[in-house]
Amino acid sequence: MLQNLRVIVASHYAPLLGKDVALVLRLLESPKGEGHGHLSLPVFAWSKELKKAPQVLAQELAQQMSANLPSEIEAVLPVSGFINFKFKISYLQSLLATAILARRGQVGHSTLGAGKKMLIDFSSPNVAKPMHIGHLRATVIGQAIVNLAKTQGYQVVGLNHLGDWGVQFGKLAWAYLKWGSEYPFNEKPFESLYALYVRFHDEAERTPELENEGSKVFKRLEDGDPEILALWQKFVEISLKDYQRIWDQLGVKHDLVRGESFYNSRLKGVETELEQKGLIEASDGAMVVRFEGETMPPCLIRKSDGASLYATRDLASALYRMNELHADLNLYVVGMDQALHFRQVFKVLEKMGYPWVGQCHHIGFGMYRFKDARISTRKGNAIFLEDVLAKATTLAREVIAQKNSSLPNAETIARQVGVGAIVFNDLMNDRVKDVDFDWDRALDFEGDSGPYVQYCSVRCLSLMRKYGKPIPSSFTGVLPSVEEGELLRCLLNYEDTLKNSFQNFKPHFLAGYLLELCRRFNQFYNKCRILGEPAELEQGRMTLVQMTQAVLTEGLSILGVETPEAM
RNA sequence: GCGCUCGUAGCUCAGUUGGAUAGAGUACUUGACUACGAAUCAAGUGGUCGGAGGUUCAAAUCCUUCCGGGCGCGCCA
Repeated sequence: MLQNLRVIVASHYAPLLGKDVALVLRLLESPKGEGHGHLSLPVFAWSKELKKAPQVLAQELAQQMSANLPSEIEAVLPVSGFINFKFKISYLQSLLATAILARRGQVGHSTLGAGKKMLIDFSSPNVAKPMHIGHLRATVIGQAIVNLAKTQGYQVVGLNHLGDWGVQFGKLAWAYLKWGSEYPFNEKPFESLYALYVRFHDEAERTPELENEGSKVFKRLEDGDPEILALWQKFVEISLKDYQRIWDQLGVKHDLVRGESFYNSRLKGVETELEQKGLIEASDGAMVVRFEGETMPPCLIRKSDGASLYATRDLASALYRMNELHADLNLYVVGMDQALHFRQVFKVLEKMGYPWVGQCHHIGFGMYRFKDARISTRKGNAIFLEDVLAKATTLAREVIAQKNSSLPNAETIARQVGVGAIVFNDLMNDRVKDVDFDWDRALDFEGDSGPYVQYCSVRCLSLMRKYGKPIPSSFTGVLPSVEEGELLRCLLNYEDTLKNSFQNFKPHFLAGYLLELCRRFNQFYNKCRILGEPAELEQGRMTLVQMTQAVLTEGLSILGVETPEAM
């Protein structure tokens, strides 16, 4: 969309400016304020070269340009050091019609990642522990990046790096053998599993010897004891089934489960390779990789008792993803508290001589902060993700009862609105920052929020129903008001937004864009009458409505938020 | 102590890679439903972009240095 405009300006005027087309293309930007046209070219750099005042230079250039306008451009205007290009409304209309109405389902998509494969590790909970509020970010950010990557043409493989290995399984198995019969594993398998987990840690606080028992049973698991192995498989299945219930609500589906246990057979190979490359050395009985000239502590590869560690496993996972799955891009959506770990792992891979390490990225996100004490899954005082979603749905149900009591499918819509509010609230902020978790704000359905965007889409759909006729796929008419012009200009930015949002791995670019689009639309809607206007104007405005609706649905769906038909 | 990261309106946050007069939401004050859906819109109040230097035509944005918050720093993941 906007790129089409850039190409027109750059290819038409680069010769006149005596500059490369590519350079002009890069300099052209979307003006921030209103009334500055559709594209803007700053001339400050050239004004310095030529030793001319920017205003004067812009004036001169704009004059020359005006003498030779391409057919799509209406005017070229100098404004204090910028040259602003205003395109003809008829051209913009036909451009948007082909870019939006003719591309439903893939508006703004690009082929940036065509032929490339992206792997992304996200959500990844730990077996037997319910997902809590902290998993919301890892899940929702990950899924949004999955969807963004698809809009750029990537083949995407969503990986579930399930926490399915470690001493805790010994503890869990021990607890199950001892107390398992007291819990309703048939009716409530996951609740029972979690109850065992909490109970073990409770009891272990009083009688620390239990820790040893857990370790012993874990050793049996590692040695392949069939009884324990069967239990382990059972725990994994129970957990995955429970997680999928929540993922379904959030629109999440992994393509591949590759839990920690998957890498067990590959750990030895990693160590051997590090040895062969002379990177590993002994230190206090453990094996480490040191970083000369780096302000980073050494990376621990093997414990003094011979066991492997977190870093070993992630080295194995990176090798697997890049060398065996042949990823072109390898992402880890994991909290910022693990930034050092990933810096170390990537540095080790670099020292191992793998050139693809630059394609591995830690997509970190800030932590939730709470006014009261820290949450702990062990203590059982965590805020569970399931409860958050249920609470939001309940509130949405109440709001619907109050505002629109005759709404059909109220239950489905309550879920869409409630969950949408939670998801959008998370995604609209920059992921790198810590966020204060505030129930009131997360559950606010007014102002900047998911329901605000959903409501805007519902309004569009309602208009389309009332209009009753097929809306033309191309449109004409002048669209006289400022609000229409600004809405149209906003629509032009969708394609760039998708691309930037993906390239920075920042879904909040898209969320912020959707909020702006809604604001523009609502301003237009409140200012301009649509239905009942003279046919040409009515059609023109309805086309605008339809395009807005298309972008809103597709944009929300990329963020993992559903758009109701009514609400 | 060292490293990473954040600091923008009373509060919660945007500011798309250095551009035009720093924007939203919320809260507060006020106005708009015999109206295409008021989960909306309009108007007002609210700012030394943590402080100080620097880089340049141009800095909330880049560099340096302080101050303050968060996280991390060898056998957990």
